[in-house]
Amino acid sequence: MSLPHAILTALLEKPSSGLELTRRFDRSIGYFWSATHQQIYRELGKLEQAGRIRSLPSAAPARGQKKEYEVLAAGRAELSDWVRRSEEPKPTRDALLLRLRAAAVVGTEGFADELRRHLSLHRAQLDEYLAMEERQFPPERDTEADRLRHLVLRGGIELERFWTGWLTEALAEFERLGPG
Amino acid sequence: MSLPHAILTALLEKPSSGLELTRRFDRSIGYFWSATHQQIYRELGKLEQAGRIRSLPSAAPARGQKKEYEVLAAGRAELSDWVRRSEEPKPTRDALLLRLRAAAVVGTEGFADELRRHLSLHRAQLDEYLAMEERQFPPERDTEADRLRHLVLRGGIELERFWTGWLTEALAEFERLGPG
DNA sequence: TTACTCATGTAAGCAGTTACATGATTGT
DNA sequence: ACAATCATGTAACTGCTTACATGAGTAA
Repeated sequence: MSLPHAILTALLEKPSSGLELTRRFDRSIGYFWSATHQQIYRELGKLEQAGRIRSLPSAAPARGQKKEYEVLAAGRAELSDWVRRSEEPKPTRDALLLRLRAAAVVGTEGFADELRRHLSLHRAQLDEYLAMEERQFPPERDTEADRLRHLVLRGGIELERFWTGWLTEALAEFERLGPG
Repeated sequence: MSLPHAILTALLEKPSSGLELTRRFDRSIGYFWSATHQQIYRELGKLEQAGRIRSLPSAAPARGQKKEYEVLAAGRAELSDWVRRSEEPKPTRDALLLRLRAAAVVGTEGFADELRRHLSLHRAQLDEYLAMEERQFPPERDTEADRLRHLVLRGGIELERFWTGWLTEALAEFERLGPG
């Protein structure tokens, strides 16, 4: 049940409409919890019905008209609870590692290309995170909230470093196995 | 669509019944693609109907009776295709990073305990992987398939190292922020 | 005969994905 | 007038989770 909480977090950072949220998910929150606009609109409806957010009075209720939402006290309380609740980490589900294991059984022909492709995607993501780090966290920004958000970004950075490192190692192994 | 392919891989490694598969998922394949017995039985039914696997002739069709499956040529071909197909990596969805970002907004009280708990879970998983590495990949086992399966396990190991490293860093940051 | 474990399933519901629909606003 | 873009939705479907049901074999 993370999506509603991701939305509450985003709305607390800045009240927004559904489309604005969708865009912010595409380039910020979504790096850790992606969502499409369909999911977001559906969830905004549920959150409003549950009394956790409300649409700003200025907003027209018509279709095609922008509708801005803000978080109510009940929404903040719910988010605060969620952060404190203890939750089990979800078991890993990674298709690439699974496919490599399958390749060990049915053969690796053509798989090196896929590894190269993933490597370049992860390198690009890593570069993007590093650029974000420079822009968003210059040394003078150092409030408690800044340090925490920086920590989250460093999580993303180190995760991409893991992928680029492992993929590089995997490609080296493939070259040792011979051209295929 | 990874679960059917995970099952095909497991069945190629060794023909099994549903419950045996469930157990192997719990301690091997499931480290990269977890599944419950309900999922597995449902998927076995679909794979059999699609002509990708068959239950061994010896097996009684009665409820409560063990039923063993093996992969047919069509199943191997499908798995082989899947390994070669190019697939986009799924966007990351990590609840802990998301919760830390929420904590930056609503306050971190009580969150350090959760970080410590996750750290100890990841340390335990790392130890388990390292023990598996010693057992399953002694220097003399060095066929192509061994090297590939070892590479998969090293992926798991390095992923757990990322988590333990980042969580340690996060806890250090929390202590700098002051006791809470 | 009761309880426990092995083994296979059914059913309901939730979360996420994909495809499509509809209205409002702006530029040419 | 039309096309493009902004903006909000609906519907159908797939995959995963949770809770429960049922039968067979075995040991006290």
